[in-house]
Amino acid sequence: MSLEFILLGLLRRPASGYDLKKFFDEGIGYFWAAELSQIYPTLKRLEKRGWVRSRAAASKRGSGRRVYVTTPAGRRALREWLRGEPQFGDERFAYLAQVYFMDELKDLRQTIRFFGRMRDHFATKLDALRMLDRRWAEADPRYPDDLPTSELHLQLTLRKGLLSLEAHVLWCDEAIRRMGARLPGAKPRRPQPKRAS
Amino acid sequence: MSLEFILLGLLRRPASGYDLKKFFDEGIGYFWAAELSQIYPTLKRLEKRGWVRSRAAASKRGSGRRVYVTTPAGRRALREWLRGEPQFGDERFAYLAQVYFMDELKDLRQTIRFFGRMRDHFATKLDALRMLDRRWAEADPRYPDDLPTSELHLQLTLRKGLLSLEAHVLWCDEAIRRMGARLPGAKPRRPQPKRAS
DNA sequence: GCGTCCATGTAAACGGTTACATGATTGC
DNA sequence: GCAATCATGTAACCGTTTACATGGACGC
Repeated sequence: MSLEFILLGLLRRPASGYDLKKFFDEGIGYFWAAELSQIYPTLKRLEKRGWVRSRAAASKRGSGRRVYVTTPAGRRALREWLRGEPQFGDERFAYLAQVYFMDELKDLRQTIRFFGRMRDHFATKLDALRMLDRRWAEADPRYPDDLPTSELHLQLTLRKGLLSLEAHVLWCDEAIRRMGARLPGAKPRRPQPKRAS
Repeated sequence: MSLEFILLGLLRRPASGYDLKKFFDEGIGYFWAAELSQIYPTLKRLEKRGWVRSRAAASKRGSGRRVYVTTPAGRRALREWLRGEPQFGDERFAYLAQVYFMDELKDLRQTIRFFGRMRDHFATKLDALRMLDRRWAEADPRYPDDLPTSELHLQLTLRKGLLSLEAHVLWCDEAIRRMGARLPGAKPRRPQPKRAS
C-alpha cells in the first residue's frame, strides 16, 4: 500500500491529517491523490504499528489538531520501500479506450474535437508545471543542476511531469493535424516517395 | 464504470469472457487491464441491462463457451460514452513518489540504480510497441496515413504509447546523466555561462 | 497419468471515493 | 447571522485483485 509509505515520507516533517491533504492537493497532486477519509484511518493504522507518533496541538481556528511525525521505525520502513523495486501499477487510460473505439461514431470531426479537449486538459496541466519550474529557477540560481541532492530528487519528479505532458500535447497536435488532412476539402498529402530499397 | 463501455466496444465482434481476457492481455494491455473474475460478472450485468446478449457455443477444448455480442441498445450507450468528456482518472505514480523521497537513502548511486531499473522497464515496453508498429507498417503499405479511418483510431492510441514511453526513457537517461555528473570523480560540469540579459 | 489450455464462475479482501456527521472560529 | 476555513472522523459503496473451486479435452 503506497499511501502508507508516502505518508511516512511526508511526515518526516510534522503535520496533521488536514495539512497532508492540502499538500496532496497543492504540492504532489501530479503523482498522488488522497482523501481525508482515507488519510485519517491510515494515520491511526501507522501509529498503531509504531511508524508514526502523534501529539495534540492547538489550531488557529476550530478545535485541536493532531500532529503526526515519522518515528525511527517508520523511517526504516520507508527506506526499505525505497530500496525495493520501482512500483509500476498497471496504468489505465479510459480516454485512450475512448479514442480506440471512436470510429463507432463515424465522424472524424467528432474525434478531432475530442482531441482538442484532451489537448486543452494536458496543456493546462503543463502550464501549471511550467509555472512551478520557472518560479523555482527564478528563486534559486543553483537551479537545476547545482541544487543540493535532496532537492534534485524533487526536481527529477517535476521534470518527469514536464516531459510527459509535453509528449501528450505533442500527440494531440500531431493527431489533430493528421486527421485534419483527411477532412474533405483538405489539401491532399504528397504521396511519400519510398526510400530506395 | 469504464470497463462496461470497453466491453461494449470490444463486443461489437462476438467473444466469450475468456476471449476478452486474452485481448486485454495481448491487445490493449497498454491502456486497460481486467481479470476474468471481473469480466464474468460484468458481462452478466450488461446482459441484464440489455446492452449485450449471449448464446451458448461449443469450445475446442473443455466444455461449452458463452459468446456475447453488443446489442443496438448497447451501441447507443457506447456512442453516448464516446460523445461525452474524455475520462481522465487521476493518475497515481508510486515510482515517482519513490524518487521524490529517495533522498532519504542519502546515496545517489542507489537513485541511479533505481533509474536504471525504471529505464529497463520502460524500454522493454517501448520495444514491444515498436515491434507492433513495425509489423503493421510492413503488412500494410497504407500505414500510417492512408489507413482507413477505423484503423487510424487504433494507430493513434499506439502512437500515444510510443511517444509517451519515449519520453519516459528520455527522462531516465537524462536523470542518470545528470546524477552521474555529481558523483565524486566525475568531470566537473562547465559552469553554464549566463546569456547576456 | 500429468500438465497445459480451454472455460466459467464465487468469495473475500483491499484501496479508494462519496456521503454523512460534528463542531469551533473568523471575517463579512 | 452566515459562509468559509480549520479540523476530525465514520459508513456505505464501488471497482479491482487475489484466492479458491470446478471440470472437460488434448498432447506428451
